[in-house]
Amino acid sequence: MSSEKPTIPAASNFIRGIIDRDLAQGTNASRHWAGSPGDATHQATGAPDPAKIRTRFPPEPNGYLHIGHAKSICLNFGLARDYAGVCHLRFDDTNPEKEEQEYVDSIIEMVKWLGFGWDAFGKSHLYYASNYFDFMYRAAEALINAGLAFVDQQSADEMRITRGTLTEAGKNSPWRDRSIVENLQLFHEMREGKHADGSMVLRAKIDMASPNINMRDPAIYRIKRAHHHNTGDTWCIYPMYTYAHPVEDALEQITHSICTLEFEDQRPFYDWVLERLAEPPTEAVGANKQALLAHPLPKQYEFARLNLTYVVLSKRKLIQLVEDKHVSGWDDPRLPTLAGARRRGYTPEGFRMFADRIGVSKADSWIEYTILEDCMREVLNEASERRIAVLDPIKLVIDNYTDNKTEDCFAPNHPQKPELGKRVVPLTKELWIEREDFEETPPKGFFRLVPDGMVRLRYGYVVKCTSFEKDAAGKVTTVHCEYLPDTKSGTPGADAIKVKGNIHWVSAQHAYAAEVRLYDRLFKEAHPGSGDNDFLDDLNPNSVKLITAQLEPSLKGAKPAETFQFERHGYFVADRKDSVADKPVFNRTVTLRDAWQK
RNA sequence: UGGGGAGUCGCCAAGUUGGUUAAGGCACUGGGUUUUGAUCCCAGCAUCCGAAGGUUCGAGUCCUUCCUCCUCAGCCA
Repeated sequence: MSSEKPTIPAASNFIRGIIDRDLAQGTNASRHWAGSPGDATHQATGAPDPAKIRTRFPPEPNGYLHIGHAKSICLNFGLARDYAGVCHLRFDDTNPEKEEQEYVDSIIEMVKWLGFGWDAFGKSHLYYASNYFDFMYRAAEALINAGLAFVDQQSADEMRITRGTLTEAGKNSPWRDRSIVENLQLFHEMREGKHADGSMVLRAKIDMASPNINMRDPAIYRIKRAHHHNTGDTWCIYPMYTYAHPVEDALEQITHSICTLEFEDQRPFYDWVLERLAEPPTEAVGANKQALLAHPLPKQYEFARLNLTYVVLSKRKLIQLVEDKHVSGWDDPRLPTLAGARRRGYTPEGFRMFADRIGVSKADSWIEYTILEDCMREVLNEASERRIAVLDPIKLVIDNYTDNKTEDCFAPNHPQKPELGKRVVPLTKELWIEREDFEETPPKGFFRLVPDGMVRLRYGYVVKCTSFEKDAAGKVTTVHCEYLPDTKSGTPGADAIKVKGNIHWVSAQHAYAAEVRLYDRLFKEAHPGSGDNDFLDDLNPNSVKLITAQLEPSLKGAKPAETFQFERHGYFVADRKDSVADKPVFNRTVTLRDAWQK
């Protein structure tokens, strides 16, 4: 992207340390870039790569992005941004059975939403692994020619058995010593569709006794007659991730290939593939003497994936939540999917702040969910105008106030930003106030309305409670009070009478009733499904509460996705899907912090 | 039990080639500002770096042993 410096210097982490070192030593300085991905011959025709580093975010388009992906996205795109490099968005679509265009579209949308792009140096860097199938096939032939791969006709079960165990070496496949010619022939037949799915695979020939199971002749191509979202029915054989990924990185001239910890064991094979393909073919092969890939080769680095308390991020569990209808869909505001978070009112800035705040390391860790919430509060506090909403209304009648009188009160749109101006909130004799702002028998430390007590109606007058009414069930329905005429906010002497409590209100005559959804965390346990619990048992039964609130009139015009702070409550967003003109529906994004615990 | 990783304050996380009193953030605790019990501001918060030994004038950083946790046996990614 550009060479602009980040406003706040990014925290040091081990990956930045590696990049700093590489840059200082010129590790990747000799790379050429021909303007598009390609093999050594292709790249050699290009100029020295203008990108100091290349990273990539390589999702498989088989599901929706979630908060864990946001960490990786911020990391990879952030690194590219900070180091005058480029981050490629690459779809790792090597398994047609699971992948769909719908996911591709959704992923593109969410990465953009997070604030990142892949246009740099005059090019778009949006790629598909499936566009490299030709090269991967050619590279596989090269491995066969070099005696480094063979076609195995063992069944999947046989392969599993002969692979050995964690502590015992595996056994060579009986097909391991076929001739190069025969391997080539069979591999071509695989591609031509002459063999059934599962009847054979191409395997790398490495070492069945390797202590690293991933080096025991891993499969690199399988036969799979499936329609591919990008290549259609062109292929009936598809490369495996372990083989495809290093090739993809190399073709794209990736310098730092960053993935999560579980791929550490895979790194030796990643390097094995690249090193073999960077070697010039032996004379026995003839034809092309040029190595397929050129040095310097991409390097893989691993970091710890995100674990968040009160959240599940595993694909399997998310699918279950959606399919079993525990949530309303992939964009349910309670879900940790980015689509859900966006609907909830979480912001891209908040996610980027979160990513910066949690850092990057190799230590397994659990991030407290409140860190994410705090980040959202921090950006929302800055960005959101204040409004008044009474979520659980009871009547407050000012008995000594003139009937039918309407008086203007002035409420600032943002207490720290006077330039945002004020709006008029009408005051009348009958108001709605919050049920929890009145207590007949107040707990210790309560300083809101109590019988005979005084409180300020925010932006209005100080009132004194005179009486209250209850219904048959004993619930308070109406509170009566008298106002003190000389105490109106903004008038001289308004502060003559000091009160500690300050409550919000809306005029019953002017307010309007609207649907508000109070979201809470989806799970009630910090570690859903820990021990031998079913994670579904840890679902929070009160993760959403639909209410009808009394809102100040100006809220009627809220646009979908517009955020507000409802004073003394929290941050709310007009639902991007369900809001209609003049009738927005609000989602609670996150509450305000509350030092007052009862 | 084989291989690969990780263990620094309640939660994260910096700690170059060993060198003054172990960054920072979040949380927490005090105090201040405030017509949101919000925000903001100030202050405090690890004699200690998984444990035990050792090397050294000096170790979170080097060596040895041990402990704990994560991860790998898909023709998934």
